[in-house]
Amino acid sequence: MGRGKIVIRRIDNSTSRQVTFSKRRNGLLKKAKELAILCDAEVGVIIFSSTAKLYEFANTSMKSVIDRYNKSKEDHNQLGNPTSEVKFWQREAAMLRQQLDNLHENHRQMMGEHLSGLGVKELQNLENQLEMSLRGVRMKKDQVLIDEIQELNRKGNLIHQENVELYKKVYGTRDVNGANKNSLLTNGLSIGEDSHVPVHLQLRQPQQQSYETPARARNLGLQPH
Amino acid sequence: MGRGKIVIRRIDNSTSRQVTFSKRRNGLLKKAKELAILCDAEVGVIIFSSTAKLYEFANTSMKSVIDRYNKSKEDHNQLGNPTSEVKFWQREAAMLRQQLDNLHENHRQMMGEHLSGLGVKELQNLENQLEMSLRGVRMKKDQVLIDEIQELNRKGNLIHQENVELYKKVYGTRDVNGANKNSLLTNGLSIGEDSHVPVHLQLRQPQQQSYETPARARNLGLQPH
DNA sequence: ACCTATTAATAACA
DNA sequence: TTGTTATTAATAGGT
Repeated sequence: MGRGKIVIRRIDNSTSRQVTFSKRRNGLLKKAKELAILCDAEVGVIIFSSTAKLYEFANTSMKSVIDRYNKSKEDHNQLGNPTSEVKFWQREAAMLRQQLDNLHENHRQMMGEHLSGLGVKELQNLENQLEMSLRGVRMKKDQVLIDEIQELNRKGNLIHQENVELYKKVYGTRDVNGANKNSLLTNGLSIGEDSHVPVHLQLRQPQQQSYETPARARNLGLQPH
Repeated sequence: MGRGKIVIRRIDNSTSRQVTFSKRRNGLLKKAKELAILCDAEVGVIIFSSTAKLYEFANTSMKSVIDRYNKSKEDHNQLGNPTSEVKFWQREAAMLRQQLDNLHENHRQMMGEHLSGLGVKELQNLENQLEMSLRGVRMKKDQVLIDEIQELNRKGNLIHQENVELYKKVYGTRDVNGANKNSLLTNGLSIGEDSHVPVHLQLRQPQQQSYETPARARNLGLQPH
């Protein structure tokens, strides 16, 4: 209910999260008050922000609510009354089973199965969710590949330097740069200047890509990590 | 946010109250969940219906929330730390002052003063509120008058009966009904049949009325209660 | 904090 | 209780 629809998941941007917290906190407290008044109920709300600040509401008093809550919970498991205990666990099991079923159905739908009961809107939502998931997965995968390539470049550079040192020991210091243009040390590996290449990976997301390990990196024959 | 606007006050109709409770309870619990997820907060909500049924939500666990709440409250009055205690009471005083000011302003507006800052909508709301209050007050006053009249009628009947008995003792049983048509006992007081008259009071609300004590009742000279 | 286009909640009704 | 729909209320994104 704002300028755009949002998905209920942790807000990454810290500022937005703070602002949303402030607004929705007030909204929740207001709703709690209204429920208490309209329906003559006893309501208690406790909120700890991510910065550990406390916000609360209770139409009577928080002590009263908590005491009543504890009492209610005690009564629920009337010791010496096996019947009510059985009922308690039956309800618990039924609730868990319900949650499990819901999750299972949801999972199937995210797997592209059991879609017959859904309307266009639900399908659109599902599609959007899947697209978002896909974007997230691709971004993560790209990042992993980028990191891997950078690591390989780093190791390649080390080996290159090492080989330069070895070359000096074998042939002395004369004509190091000139005489070895075709040696195994520089066969197409433009180390250092090449570190911007991975950026391309991030810019070509929409198309399906194989993302197989780039030949140059693969051919270095190093084990990642 | 429904087919019509409502005022936040206890819903009199029991069925509506039940339905509204059910819906708003779900709404509150949903909002609590969303706040917890979106803003990474720890939230606990406890609701007792007017029929003492318990409903709750806690993204972590209610025990965790309540423990943290108690801890937080303890910490707040760090004994031996006069500074924080001073701050606590300053905040408390500021909050009370704020509430007082708000109420004061509201009161003035309900008294028809300090209206310059209000828009048409606010004035309309104020007008509606005042009309509703007025209706309530009138209804209550009518009820009081009705009760008073009924009480007077009751006492009048008792006195009438008493006087009939006294009359019998003085004049015997002969011609009790015929000879006393003009005695002080029946001077216009149609006791018993008169109890439906107060209904008229309820039907003429919109017009301004003096509602002075009806002459017949006043002239009986009895003290109410 | 304030503003509004939008979405979400929900009052009334079935 | 559940579902539907017309409206109001909450609020996301911006300023």
